[in-house]
Amino acid sequence: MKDQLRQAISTALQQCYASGVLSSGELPAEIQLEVPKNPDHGDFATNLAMTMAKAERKAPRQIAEALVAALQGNPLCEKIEIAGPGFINFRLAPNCWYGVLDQVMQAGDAYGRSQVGAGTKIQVEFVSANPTGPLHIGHGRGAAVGDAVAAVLEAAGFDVQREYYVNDAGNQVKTLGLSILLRLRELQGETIDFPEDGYQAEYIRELAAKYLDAEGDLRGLAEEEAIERCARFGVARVLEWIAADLKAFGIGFDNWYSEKSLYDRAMVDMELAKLKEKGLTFEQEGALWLRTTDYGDDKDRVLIKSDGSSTYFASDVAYHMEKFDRGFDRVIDVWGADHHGYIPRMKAMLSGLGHPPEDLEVLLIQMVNLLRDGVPFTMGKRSGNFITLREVIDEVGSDACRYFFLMRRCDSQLDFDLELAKQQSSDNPVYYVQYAHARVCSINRNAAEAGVAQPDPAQVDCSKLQLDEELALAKQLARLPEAIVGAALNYEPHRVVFYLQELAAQFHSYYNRHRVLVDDPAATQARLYLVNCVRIVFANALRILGVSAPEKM
RNA sequence: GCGCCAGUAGCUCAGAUGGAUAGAGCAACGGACUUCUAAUCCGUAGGCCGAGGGUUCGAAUCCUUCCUGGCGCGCCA
Repeated sequence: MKDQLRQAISTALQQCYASGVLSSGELPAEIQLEVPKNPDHGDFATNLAMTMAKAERKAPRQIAEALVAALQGNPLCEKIEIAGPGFINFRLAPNCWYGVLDQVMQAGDAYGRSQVGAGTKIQVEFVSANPTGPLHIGHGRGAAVGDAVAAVLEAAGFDVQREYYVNDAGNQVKTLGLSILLRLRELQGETIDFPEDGYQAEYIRELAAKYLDAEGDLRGLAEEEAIERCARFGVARVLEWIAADLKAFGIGFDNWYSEKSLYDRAMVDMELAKLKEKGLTFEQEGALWLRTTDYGDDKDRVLIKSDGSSTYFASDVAYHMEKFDRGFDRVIDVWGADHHGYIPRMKAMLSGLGHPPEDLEVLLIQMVNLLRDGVPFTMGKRSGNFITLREVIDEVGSDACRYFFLMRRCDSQLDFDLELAKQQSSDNPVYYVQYAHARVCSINRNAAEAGVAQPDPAQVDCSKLQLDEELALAKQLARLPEAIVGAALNYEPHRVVFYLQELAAQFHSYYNRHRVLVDDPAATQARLYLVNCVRIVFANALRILGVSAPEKM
């Protein structure tokens, strides 16, 4: 709809040049069309006349008048007005909007999808929590956002892969192994001295007990071997928990990528060798450094420590280099905001290798402040005092939880009060949208019961839809594709949430004011047609957010 | 000290890449269920967009200097 109008304006512009009414001959880079806040200003407005004023050396209103004259008689437009400092306001003919309904009905589940991404290969890596304990609420936010970002990108025509990076190498895994081993010995009656930096939480005892059950005794093994076995066992079990929790949250990954496998395949050495070859590294005090300061980082960074072991950064560098080797055009990382200091060094690494730094986009998920009855919880894996994602899903429900996380832009902090979230379970915003969907389904059930058939798209008389609310609904339906594209290109899934809130508000208002099933059969058919288009849009947008669209509530 | 994010109604937040009179939800107040589900709707009230300066036809939005809150600044992960 918007594109058709844009095309018409462009043609009119060329006419003006041809006839000499306008002289600069410069076609503007882009014809901006926006939906005015005030409905009196029409369906679309453009500031074209104002942006052209300089090149034309004419007053904006003069330019606008020339354009409007050239557009007169266009069947798309019912009314064109010049307003304010030089805006051109367009009111489209109702017929245009009825066409949207046919598009929705015809496309069905696919309505809202577009090809803006043109098949660009893009990877979204998210959650990637260490496999040393269950997911907590902060991971939940990252999970909801990452999955929704992936979904809007898919809907916008990108070729998306969802990946979880498993940090199954390094010290934290050793610590896990040691923690389990010590608890295991404790279970066997030994008195142990549990280190401060071990994992204190209760699930470690659970893992120890499970180990004894499944694998038996460890006595007689060398300490290192025992720790290693416990670690491997623990990582495997914890990953099972994580996968199960994510499944309960409606999230699945295309790929689980093991950090350890990077080492097993000698990928870290290989990728570091490439960096050395390019002269991006240097040795100092027995360590190998990456010269990230050449590309905007504050300090150079250590890759291989003086004791010969590699840093977390080393495997991260190798991992990201390998992502591009795998053919992704663009790579998105979803991180907790506390890792933001890592961005410059990662981008520096890419620049050094000749990638534009924009090929890596890091989404920072701000902290979730967990409260219970307004009292903040301090979270920390080691202290063991934390609320798991699973607990929250069980208490609040997956739909409400995901919706809650997606309602805010991810770079602002989020207060999550468990008691409040539970209380809200009866008037949580998610139900507002879901209820609207359920209401359409209810209308359909009533129609079926009354023997009213679903409308045949070929025969519906949309001119029966003359109410302001009906046209407004059709206009809102027309905006779904651009809402999704906007969310995708900006990595801002919350835009889809706000789109849904608006559509739901319009629908509820319409529902309260007018009946769908009325005496006039033609009007009933047209309204059924309309509300079922609304239903399709609710379902499609909710699906993107990973929230269910119930038929009954 | 340096860097990143935020600061908009009493509270929680939008504000669609610089547009017209800054918007929702919750809370408050007043109304609407013999009618397709009241988890809904209609109405009232609520603002120095943290502060100052700048850029231009036009700024919550861009630049700059401050203020406040959060988070970072390891040969930790």
